[in-house]
Amino acid sequence: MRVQRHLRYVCSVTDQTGDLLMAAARRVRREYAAALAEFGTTPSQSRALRVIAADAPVRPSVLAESLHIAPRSATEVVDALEQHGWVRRSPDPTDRRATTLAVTDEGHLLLARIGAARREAGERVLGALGDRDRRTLDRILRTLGEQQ
Amino acid sequence: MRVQRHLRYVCSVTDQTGDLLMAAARRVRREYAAALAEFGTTPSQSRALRVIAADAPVRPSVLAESLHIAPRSATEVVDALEQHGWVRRSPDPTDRRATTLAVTDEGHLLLARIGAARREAGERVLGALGDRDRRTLDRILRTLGEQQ
DNA sequence: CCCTCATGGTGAGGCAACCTCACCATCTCC
DNA sequence: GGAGATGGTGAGGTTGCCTCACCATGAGGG
Repeated sequence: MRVQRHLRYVCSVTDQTGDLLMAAARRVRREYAAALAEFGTTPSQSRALRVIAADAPVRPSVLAESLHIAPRSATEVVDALEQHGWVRRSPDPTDRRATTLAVTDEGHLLLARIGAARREAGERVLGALGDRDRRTLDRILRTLGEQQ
Repeated sequence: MRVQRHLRYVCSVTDQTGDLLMAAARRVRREYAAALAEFGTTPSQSRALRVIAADAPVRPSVLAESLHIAPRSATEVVDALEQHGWVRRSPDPTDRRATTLAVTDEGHLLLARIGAARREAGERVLGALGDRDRRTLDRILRTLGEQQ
């Protein structure tokens, strides 16, 4: 016990930081998912919608790559988004095998709401932090994100 | 475009921090899950195992509460852990309806490996950070974790 | 020019990790 | 000594992924 605590103290920093990171993120995700449920959507769908909006017109296979999921799984997400009327499939004029995806007007509307919800979720969790810490956290996470 | 960038700059901090947090955590989780797969286990199981080890002897219902899952789902995780020989179910001597859970010797061995894997996963993701940033991140996340 | 092989999307079917609902055994308490 | 709460689990459903197989189409070589 003694030893363990001592060790933890000595190499404290990297020991649990990953855990803490996951715990904090889990709370954001929980808040976020709850907000999305009120719009009748899910984290998975909203991620896809964001990517499609950012890259449109985009093919399902490329979407899959961006989301780090199998191409077959992208089909499913797109199915759901299309059924809700948030995304439209169109034939690719340059390749008759392919489909291109674009966000509909309703989809853009949803995206705006989702964005607000996401910001609010972050706000609720990060609200306890002082202004300075918040800024620092943002900067550090950004560095982390940059290195691939 | 111009406007968007400007806005982002002005209220930059809380806007995306939640996202960044989730993104960083996702990477840790990915690494961690890959390591766990080599031990023949999963994040879900390893979480449960950790809770059981920390609170043993513990009842499935209490485990469920700790993991924020339904009692019925705890039964499943425990089933899996017991099948692998990492956890043992024993009748609760004080209540013949109840069961108590404890980690076996093999379970403790796995826990040690899992702990190492978790630390390494964190290390790989956080490795890019300087010592000072790493310390700061740890501190901030800890504050975040404390406020419930 | 046509034949082979690669590629884009999707049907079929599977799996993990959750869920609710229903049920039985047991406990508690009046 | 019932009535109702509680602990665990069977049955069956949902979500978000997966692989494998398949078809239509494209692209390059002989």
